[in-house]
Amino acid sequence: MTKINTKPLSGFMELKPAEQILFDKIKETIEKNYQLFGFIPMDNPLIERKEVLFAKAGGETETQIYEFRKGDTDLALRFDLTVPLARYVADNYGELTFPFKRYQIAKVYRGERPQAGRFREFYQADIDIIGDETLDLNFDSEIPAVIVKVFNDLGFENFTLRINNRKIFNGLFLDLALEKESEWIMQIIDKLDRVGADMCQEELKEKGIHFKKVDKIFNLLKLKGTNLEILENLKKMEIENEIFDEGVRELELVINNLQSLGIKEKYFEIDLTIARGLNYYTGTVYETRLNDYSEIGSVCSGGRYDNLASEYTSKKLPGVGISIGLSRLFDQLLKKEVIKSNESTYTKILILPMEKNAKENALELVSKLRDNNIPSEINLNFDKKLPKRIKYADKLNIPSVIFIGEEELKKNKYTLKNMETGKQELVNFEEILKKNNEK
RNA sequence: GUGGCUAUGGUAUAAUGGUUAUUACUUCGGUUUGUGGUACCGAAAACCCCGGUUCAAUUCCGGGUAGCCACCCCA
Repeated sequence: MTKINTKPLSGFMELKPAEQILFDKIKETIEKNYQLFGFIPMDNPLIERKEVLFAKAGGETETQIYEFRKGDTDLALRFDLTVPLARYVADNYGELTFPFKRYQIAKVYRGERPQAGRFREFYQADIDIIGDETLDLNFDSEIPAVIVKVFNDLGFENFTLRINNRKIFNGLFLDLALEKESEWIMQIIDKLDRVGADMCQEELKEKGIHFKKVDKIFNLLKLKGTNLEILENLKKMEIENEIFDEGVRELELVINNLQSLGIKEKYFEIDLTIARGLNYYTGTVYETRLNDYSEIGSVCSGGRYDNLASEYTSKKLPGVGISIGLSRLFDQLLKKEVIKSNESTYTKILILPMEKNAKENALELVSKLRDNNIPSEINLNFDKKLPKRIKYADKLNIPSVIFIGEEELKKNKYTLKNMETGKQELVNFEEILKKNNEK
């Protein structure tokens, strides 16, 4: 027999049971908060028609899309949740209530080389707000508010949601007559954090950008201080461009709203260096980092787009959204031991009938426990010896075991054992419920 | 797409051009048929594939494949 490789493919994450429980808890926390802010769940197929995905992809992303053929249909796996959302909204336009606020926590696929914190199959936890023809700018401050709440609920204190507005740079580039070069200049600026300002400036000059223009760009990038100070300084800059002014006004409004919402200042800041590669963002952009683990990179980013579904409908559908890189976040936090998996099962009580004649009684008990919403299991492995059967509870960290044998049947009671302390006592059903509630 | 590194039981590892390939964890059985975690005894379980050099290759060389890491890009 030839040996079959039983490892999952590289870039595809598989978790151990205790890790999976932890992952699901994080996912649930995110989901609850999304619902708290009025987002509606949505699910749609992993597989789309190739033409649907490629209509919107372009450039780098196209090379990363998994494609295949079934019969004579060209298919592809979704590489994000935004494009399928666009298709969905276009398709169901008549039946949706706008602004349409939807959340989706689901897997996406990217055929690229995996590496640390980089997957081919991974979860994204998206929220988007889609408007019909228009979407008020005020919605742009809703997004950071949700994210701050989510991260707080996940137990993070030291994170920063960085906010910028693409119109600021677009306006600046128009002012400098560099709009054609804007795309690759932004790519260089995006590296600022890693390579430093000097290197970036050198590179731009080498590539033929006049030093006066480079200076002007970096005067803007170098703006430091509180959010309000940065806004004031932006207004003072000598840049004559309407789009630039609009960007500054938009950024100011978003920042003001966040303050009104009572979001703590430490959680968000204006960062003029964040550019975001994806070119469909047109206004506000977000990027979130955990400051203690900045090497992870962005764990959550998004922004405003003018027209979500222009490829699929003639309706104008502006939107704003963000995506938490759930798999990346989880993987890195687990590796760095920020979070630990300790629960191996949801089961709280294992019922262990010791002889076969206790079976009926045990089955009744397990039903009653479940009726009282206590996650319970029954172990009917009579052909195994008792120590083996108890070991099951030990391995899975089940906190309590109930023994039922001759003695218990005679007295019409149960032996409840606390697996942590090793203590056990003879109790009735009511006492089991009471003990369980105490924990 | 480009580059660097690695490949030994299920996991993590050691050694070796030559007889039975080390150790730990895990798993299974037992010491202990109404009680788990600790201890002791025992069992199962591995040299990625193809070719070359050699009397002899898990070991050296070449290729393949897979994995890890970095760049690019991104969550």
